[in-house]
Amino acid sequence: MTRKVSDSDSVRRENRGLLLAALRSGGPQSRTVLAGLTGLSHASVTAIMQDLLNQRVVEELSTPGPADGRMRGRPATLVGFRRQAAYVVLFELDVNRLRASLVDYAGVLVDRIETAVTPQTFAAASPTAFLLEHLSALRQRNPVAAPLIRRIAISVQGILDRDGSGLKWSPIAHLAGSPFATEIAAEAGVAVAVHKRGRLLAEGTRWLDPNLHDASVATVFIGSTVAMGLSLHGQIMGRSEGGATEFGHMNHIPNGALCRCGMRGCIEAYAADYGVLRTSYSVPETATPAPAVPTQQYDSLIQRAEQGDRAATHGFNLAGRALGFGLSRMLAMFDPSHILLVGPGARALSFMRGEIEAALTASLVCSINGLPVISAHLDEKEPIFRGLLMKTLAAVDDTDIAALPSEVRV
Amino acid sequence: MTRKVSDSDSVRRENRGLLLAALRSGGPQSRTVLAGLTGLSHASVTAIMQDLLNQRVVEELSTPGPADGRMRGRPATLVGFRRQAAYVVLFELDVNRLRASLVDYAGVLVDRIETAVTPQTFAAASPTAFLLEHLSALRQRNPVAAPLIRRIAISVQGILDRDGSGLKWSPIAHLAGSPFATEIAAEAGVAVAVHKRGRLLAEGTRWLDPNLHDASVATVFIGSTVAMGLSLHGQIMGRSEGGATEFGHMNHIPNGALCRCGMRGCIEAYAADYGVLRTSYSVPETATPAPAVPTQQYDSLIQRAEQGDRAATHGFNLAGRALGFGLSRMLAMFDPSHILLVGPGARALSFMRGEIEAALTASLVCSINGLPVISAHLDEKEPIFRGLLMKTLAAVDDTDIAALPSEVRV
DNA sequence: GAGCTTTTTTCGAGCAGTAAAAATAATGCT
DNA sequence: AGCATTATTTTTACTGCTCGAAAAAAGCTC
Repeated sequence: MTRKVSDSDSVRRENRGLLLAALRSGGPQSRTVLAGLTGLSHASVTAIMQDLLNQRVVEELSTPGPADGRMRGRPATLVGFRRQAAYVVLFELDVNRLRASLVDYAGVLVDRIETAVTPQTFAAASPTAFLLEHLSALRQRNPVAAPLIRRIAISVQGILDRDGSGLKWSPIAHLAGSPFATEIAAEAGVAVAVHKRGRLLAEGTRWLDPNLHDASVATVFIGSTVAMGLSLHGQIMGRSEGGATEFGHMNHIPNGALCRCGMRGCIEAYAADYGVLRTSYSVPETATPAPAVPTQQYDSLIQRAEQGDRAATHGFNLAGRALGFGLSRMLAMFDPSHILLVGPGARALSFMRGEIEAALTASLVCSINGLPVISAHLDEKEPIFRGLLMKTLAAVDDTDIAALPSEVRV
Repeated sequence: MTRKVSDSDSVRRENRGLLLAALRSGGPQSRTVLAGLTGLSHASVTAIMQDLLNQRVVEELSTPGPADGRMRGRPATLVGFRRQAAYVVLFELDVNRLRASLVDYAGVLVDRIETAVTPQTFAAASPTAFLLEHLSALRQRNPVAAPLIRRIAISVQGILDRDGSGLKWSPIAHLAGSPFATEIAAEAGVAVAVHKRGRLLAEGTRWLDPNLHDASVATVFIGSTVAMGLSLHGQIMGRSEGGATEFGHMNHIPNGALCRCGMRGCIEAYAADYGVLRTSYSVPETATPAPAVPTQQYDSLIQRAEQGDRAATHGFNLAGRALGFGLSRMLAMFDPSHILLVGPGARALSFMRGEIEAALTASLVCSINGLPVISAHLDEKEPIFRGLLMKTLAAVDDTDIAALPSEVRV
């Protein structure tokens, strides 16, 4: 029985959340537009806005600019998020880089620190200490924002702890096992959320491409790892909804190629950069995977494929086959209408498409529902950041802001 | 924007639903107990109950029996569903059988008709006509209940139409393509829901075993087909949540054994009765699958395995391997804590367990989260019926009953 | 400044929920 | 029998939220 009793309090929270969400996705709006967008009555919008205004969460923006020719009637006053109402800190933790960003409540980047990460980084300093150091730096450089930081979110790769305190496994050396989320939360005094990179990709692409906003999309990252995020009818599949997708480490061929994770036959072992490289250079598939592939080397491999190099093409064909069967198996459980490839490997879609489609065609679900639309999106960094950002701001909206008690109205 | 505005009406619906759900899962209860169970105040429970009583949805049951020795204070009056408040008709449609049941609002079976189904059945009569015939029979035999039938639910195998009007594909001959749900709804004038058998299994086992009620369980049916239903934290994964699991037709081996669906390498082609039989008798795996396997023959194969027959054991080993890798691939996306095998094949778990566990052990997710608990539940019919029943009654509760307008209180 | 148009606010009604007091119905003791 | 005790159920008084309708506000045009 997870459902909870509903009362006037929950009604207020719900409707405030509705309004905040509309503001979040549509930018500053007039009250009338918001009423139409949310379905709330004008009276309610005014009342809620009055509260939000008093609580200094939103602010009235001066006239919206005269726009098109003559406009009659009372001009609308837009309301939008007050940028200084809250701040969030976002950590994007990667195999070779940490990017710490301070963002205001309107989603505008305020400050950012980037640091290189090496396999030794977390051997020398605990993940908690390393991240807290960056947090302090951001706080010191932005003393006004510092006390207003409401949430911290961390994007990682790997398998999350059940309780969200850290990672059970990660390709980033010495990161797994440390309950850094809990520790940072205790130290910083604010909520800390850990998100899988794959899932953020799904969230991010949803915000980037309006066509995909409410569609069912499987976003597949291909690069130094293989990961997937899923959204169905605009809803991101989270851990609790069953989208704990360790897609890259789904088995492709029993006892197949050796993967970085130590298992054999993972999709990643064929489709990640090191896998394609290994195949292309005819290195035995049981050879220990390269710990890191220089971007250059991977790019030049793609170039060679573009120039018709047989070995390179073959490597990507095998990658496509692994991806194709992985997707076909995924489609036995979910049925997204779109498959979106992102990351460095997305450039090589043309060499993989044939194998992917062949694998999908050989599945019952696709022979009945038809093939999903497969496309590539070359930018990879922005979707992750944007996903992390929107997810975190939405959490602030729903958890911190919507739950504020209402002011007594006179 | 799927969220809807919240108002006092939605509050009432929500809380009425809460109360009905408590009554549904806990049987007749006193108002005080219900208040504790739902978290509602006593006053609200009384008020809502007054409404439900007036609307003749529930009824007060005479004293609950003195029970244990001395009891002091005003005795509680139990309230429970009024059996005659509503009725539902449930169709369980199988490859070789149709079972039509009339059930009252308290979940008590009132009448039942069983009919054999052959591959010719739906060539001769349209699915719509065939089902409507049974509906009429039930109505005529139960004239009192007839006008009170609120919903019809149909359990099927196969791939559902996107809009729920029928099936896109089914192992039942000549069933796919007919929009029987829509047609029956139009003819009978009540809502008709079509459910996948696999998902009902998940729902049913949840109600059967209290331990599993709020756990995360993958229920796998093994018999003439292979199907799966998933529940995560007590929530059944439906089509919209991404649990459209065509697990039986997930690819196991590219270009592998021929499946009844026409594709190759499906899990079913190894793990369904015909698959095991084919392997055990060393029939080439490209041979056309037997259209139906007599229960006897399958049972005797299990018996032979129990007696140590090598060929039979081998057949089940291969089935276990297919299931194991299928489950390992599923686990890359969901992480249920329990795997429950049901159906005729569940008896053979001991011959498959080794291969299943071997396959799971070879996956990253299991090596980190540990193996899920794998067990078998031999009864198969009851979970499906129970799942169909509870799902349908819950739909009546939420859609028809909870939404009733409240009486004006004087 | 009057008239027009559109946006925003105000006001009273209605409804659902809670807390606390009152009513109810049995038991137990004198 | 009469009255205190105990526990359940109902009633009462009050709060908070949304909504519809009407009023007020704000700019533009003439």
